[in-house]
Amino acid sequence: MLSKKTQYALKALGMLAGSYGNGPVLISAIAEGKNIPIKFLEIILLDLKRVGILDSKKGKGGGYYLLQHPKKTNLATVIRQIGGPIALIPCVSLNFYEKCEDCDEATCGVNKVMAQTRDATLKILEKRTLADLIDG
Amino acid sequence: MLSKKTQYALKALGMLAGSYGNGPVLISAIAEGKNIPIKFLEIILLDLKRVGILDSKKGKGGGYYLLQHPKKTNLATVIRQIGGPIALIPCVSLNFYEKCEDCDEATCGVNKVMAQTRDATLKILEKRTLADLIDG
DNA sequence: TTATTAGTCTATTAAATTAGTAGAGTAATT
DNA sequence: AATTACTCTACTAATTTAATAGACTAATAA
Repeated sequence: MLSKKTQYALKALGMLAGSYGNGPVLISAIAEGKNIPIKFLEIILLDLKRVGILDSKKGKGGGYYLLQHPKKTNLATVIRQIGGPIALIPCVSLNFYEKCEDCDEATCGVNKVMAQTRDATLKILEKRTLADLIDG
Repeated sequence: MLSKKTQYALKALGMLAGSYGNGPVLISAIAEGKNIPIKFLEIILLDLKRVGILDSKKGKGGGYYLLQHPKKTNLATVIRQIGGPIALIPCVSLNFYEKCEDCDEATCGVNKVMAQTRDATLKILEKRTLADLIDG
């Protein structure tokens, strides 16, 4: 399961993808539109800005906006940067790998199956982009 | 990520699959063989017994064993019964569905992508069985 | 029938993670 | 100068996770 934080991030990005090109969107507009607690959303949007997906403008007419065209950012990247590993176990993670203390990874059956699962998941998440999050 | 509990369950089942047909295996043998805290493992094996995957014998010559041939139990079932949902968000889960309060599921972009991801994951996990967990 | 083996059950706990809140501060615009 | 709106630090409550302790029960064999 994705954390609530990651789910909110995806919903917020879907909204920003939908209004890409129309200037900044208010935090409050996203919070209301997507039913996200506003103070929690602030943290999430700051994170998304820090990792280079969003940028923001202060003052009147301010808000958040996508730094790149929605199709340029894939969902695997977003999930990893906000929510962490996509793999189901650490010893099979490409970006958050941790050595398995309990087994020999070369022969471990669990490892093998989980690597296959990771590949199947990534095949989807690496192809889908923020543009796919737009409602409609 | 799967919980440690689910990971331990899969490892234990892999060992039991490997010795299927050779009679019961001691909890302590599984704990040592797979590096699992024994008291935690007891809880896990009891759970697996309750859901009908394992059975056990008490007393000398006792232990745990698979109730069915390893190929009869697929991994999606195990993960769901021990670890919960496989889907990344509740509104897309087949077995642990929860209505999304924040959107119209029919038009939600996040929902659509997550359903695709779930399908890709299930395609693997429903085909793989306990037999695939055997080390080698 | 007693000793031994080995699974069962109840309860508790420590640590980590998650989800959310409060409030003061800073920057941009008009 | 006033207003708007993002930024930052700090905190807290709730939940989940990962165990641990110890008493109990059932089966087997000498």
